[in-house]
Amino acid sequence: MHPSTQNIKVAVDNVIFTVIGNKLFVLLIQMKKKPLEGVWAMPGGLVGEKETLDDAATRILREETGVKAGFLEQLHTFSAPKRDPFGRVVSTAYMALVSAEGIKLRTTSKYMGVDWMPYAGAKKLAYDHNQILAYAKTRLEWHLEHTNIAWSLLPREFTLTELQRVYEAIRGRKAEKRNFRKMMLGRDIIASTGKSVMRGAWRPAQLYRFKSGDRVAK
Amino acid sequence: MHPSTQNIKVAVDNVIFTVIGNKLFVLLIQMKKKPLEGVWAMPGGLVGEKETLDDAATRILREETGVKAGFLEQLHTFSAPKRDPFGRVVSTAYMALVSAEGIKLRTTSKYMGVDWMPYAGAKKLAYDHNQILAYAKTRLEWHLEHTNIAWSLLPREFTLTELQRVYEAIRGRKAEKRNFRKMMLGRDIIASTGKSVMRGAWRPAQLYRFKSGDRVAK
DNA sequence: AGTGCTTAGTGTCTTTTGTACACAAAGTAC
DNA sequence: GTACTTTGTGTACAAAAGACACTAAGCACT
Repeated sequence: MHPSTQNIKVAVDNVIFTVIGNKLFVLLIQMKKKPLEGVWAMPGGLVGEKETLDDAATRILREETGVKAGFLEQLHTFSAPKRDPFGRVVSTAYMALVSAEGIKLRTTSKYMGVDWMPYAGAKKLAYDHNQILAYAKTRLEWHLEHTNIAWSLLPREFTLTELQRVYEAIRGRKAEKRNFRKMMLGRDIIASTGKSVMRGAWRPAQLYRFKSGDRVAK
Repeated sequence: MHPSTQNIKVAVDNVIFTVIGNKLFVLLIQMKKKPLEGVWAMPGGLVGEKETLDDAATRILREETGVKAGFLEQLHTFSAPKRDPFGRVVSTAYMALVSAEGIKLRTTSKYMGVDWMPYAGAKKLAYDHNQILAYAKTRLEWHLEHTNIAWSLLPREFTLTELQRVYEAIRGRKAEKRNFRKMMLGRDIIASTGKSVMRGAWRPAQLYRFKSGDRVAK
């Protein structure tokens, strides 16, 4: 092996999740580049000379959504020699979680389109992006049960029912109301704000907030 | 950013763990290259043109130990622009677990030395290798509690006490014998072989084996 | 004012899991 | 056969997770 001859590009790909209503969504872009014209993929790009991978992921996220992620974490580096038909590219996948509220997607000329797609409907993505997406989902599920990342998918204040919807969207199954509340309160990571809010023509719900925006293992 | 001008090397670094006696050890090499002469580091190297990262990690492990890892997993990719004084190198860390039994370390001319070092004594490593090592230890602890990776640190058949030593070495604290046994048997991942073996001048112990060499989440 | 509707919010029992703790069993050495 | 060392087990308690039914608070409609 001759190090000086190594010619591998280094990229990052972002799996950007949000929850809208009762469903988990992922941000996809529709490609323009020729053999993959019209195909959907996760947004990504090459890493700059003086950027860390984290920097690059943050930059790409901002380019697509204009926001800073509530949560951004490196997942895994994918390296199959033929994963990219345009040449040897090793790509590090990141997972970003954002609150859908107040996000305006930016349609750039780089892509044919940018949109939120239901996680369950994201099939036939470009490159190895289906594999990356599946990996991200698994990690997301893990975090949900073991850390407090849910805060990054919600606005600063929320009702327990809204929080429950996030859990249900990601787990893909209904939760039992009383046990869910007991579990969340028992983890000691959320606190009541004292305020309550009307979400419809019925009994108002209390607003809660996460005690810390930092990730906490249980 | 001009993709064609990107000039980043891609490497892997291996954190190779084993347990000897009651202690966790990590395989380190002593460097020859000038400004880092004599400094200890984890073995690593550039990725070949047609290799995946997994391939490269497997190759490097074999070059140092001559064995295939019982367990090999990608950990994280480190990318600080100045992490390597010789130039921009992005490195993916891998963790390998091997059974110390029957391993002959290969002293190659590439290094001043190769040796097992107690985990607790591995200070002042080259590059960002202390950070990588700490990351690997955390992951190892997680696997110990949630999967059956301990199998890759032991010979095929072992006594429960030997298994307990592995857990104690990694956790860094003693375990309670009865609870440890109940926990291990309750996970349903080990089975008695029916054989028993003398480990000294006292009551013989039963030999167990892992039911599967595959990693199993609890 | 009263009835019906919808969601918010709580208490208790059961099962499972983890933890603490003490003694009998099976070998060897002398 | 006695002393020694390790193997090997049972039980009680505490904590966490899961199942389950009812009351409370608001609005809409009459």
